[in-house]
Amino acid sequence: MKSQQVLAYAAGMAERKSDRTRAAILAAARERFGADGYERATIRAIAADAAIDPAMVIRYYGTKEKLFAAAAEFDLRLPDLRDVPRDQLGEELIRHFLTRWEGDDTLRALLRAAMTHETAADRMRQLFTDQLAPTLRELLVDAPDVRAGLVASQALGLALVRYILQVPPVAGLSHDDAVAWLGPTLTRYLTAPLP
Amino acid sequence: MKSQQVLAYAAGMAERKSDRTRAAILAAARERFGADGYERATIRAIAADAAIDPAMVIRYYGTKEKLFAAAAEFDLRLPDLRDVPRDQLGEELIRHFLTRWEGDDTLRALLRAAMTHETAADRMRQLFTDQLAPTLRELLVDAPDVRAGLVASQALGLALVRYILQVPPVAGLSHDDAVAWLGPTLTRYLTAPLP
DNA sequence: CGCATTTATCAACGCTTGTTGACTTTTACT
DNA sequence: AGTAAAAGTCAACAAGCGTTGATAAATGCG
Repeated sequence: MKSQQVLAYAAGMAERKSDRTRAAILAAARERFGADGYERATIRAIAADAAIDPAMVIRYYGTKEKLFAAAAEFDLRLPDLRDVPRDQLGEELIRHFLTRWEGDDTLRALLRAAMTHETAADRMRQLFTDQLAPTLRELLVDAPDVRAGLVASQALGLALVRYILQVPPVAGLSHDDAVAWLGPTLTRYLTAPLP
Repeated sequence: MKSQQVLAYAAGMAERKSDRTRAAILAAARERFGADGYERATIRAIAADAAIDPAMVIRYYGTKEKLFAAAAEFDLRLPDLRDVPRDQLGEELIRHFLTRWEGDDTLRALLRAAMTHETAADRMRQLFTDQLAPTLRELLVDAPDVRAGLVASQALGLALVRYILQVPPVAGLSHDDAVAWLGPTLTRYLTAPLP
């Protein structure tokens, strides 16, 4: 064991020289994947953004596919909804999504890439299967997965129109207005009786 | 003027030999763009689908970009909504979208390509600006464009989750169930007082 | 210092892409 | 039949891609 590692371990932070470049690569990758999608985001461009050699990207992440897998790790960080009044579930959710999405390129990268890349689409489905659906399952009794799917459709539709297509009237909506419009929709999907 | 053209003109149909291949290319292009997105849909693959030489594709459409532009022509064919009762506007709209989308690859092609290709994103915005928004503007008095944008967000979100990501609970929804769930949402977006 | 390990550089590879131009076959009219 | 136009074929190009391996520089320890 190298002494640097020992010191780092003692100090509570395992910081190597390479960790900074790893992080730089990952940040550049998220940005590029988010802006250009999977195929147009070239390793060469990502490397240029991180001000390093393209070969380094491969050296650290093995392959473009694995780099994307690392860059597309995303946690919705859903809040605890058990104490939220039933008629405010939608508002709470949509407000959370809005703040979670902005300031993090990851979801945009995932969404863009999911259109053309099967791995990304799988990740997106996992987001639904492993995070959204289980959380909502704790709150709902009948058909929780259908309700979760409906919530996803409106939430992702908003992300699509607002961040990707940037259709003016929706892209320009304030958080409060978006919550006021979409909140009741999600609440109804979660609480209305089955058709 | 060639006699074939004269005859064709007299018969009311200008059918050349090339028209069939043109159409075959366009159909194959829509299918491939819809399945793979813009960059992964190669001209070679499209040509193979149409059982034709790749050079023919260029000969007929000039460039991949122009081929896409031709393949992405799409008419929503929105019905006349002026006679529909206000509280059924959403149901009518969502049912129309569902039937319009299925059996035509064009919208899927547009949606997939719009994520990574600026031309496609422009087309998508034009769909909104030139077709959806004007139609709804005839029916609504206050903030018609915002309402149209909200309708688009839910409609496209449904297409995304159902046709592209294919999240099981939503992909498996019957038309009637989808209409029952989403109809009231769109109706509210169109008729509810501003927040 | 000397040396081993980590980190970075460079040029090149094999492959696929869109696109082109020269050429041959088919078509349809005089 | 002869011929000019249309339709189709073929091989090749330049460029860009992900990826590799040999090699150089930097780093930190004894």
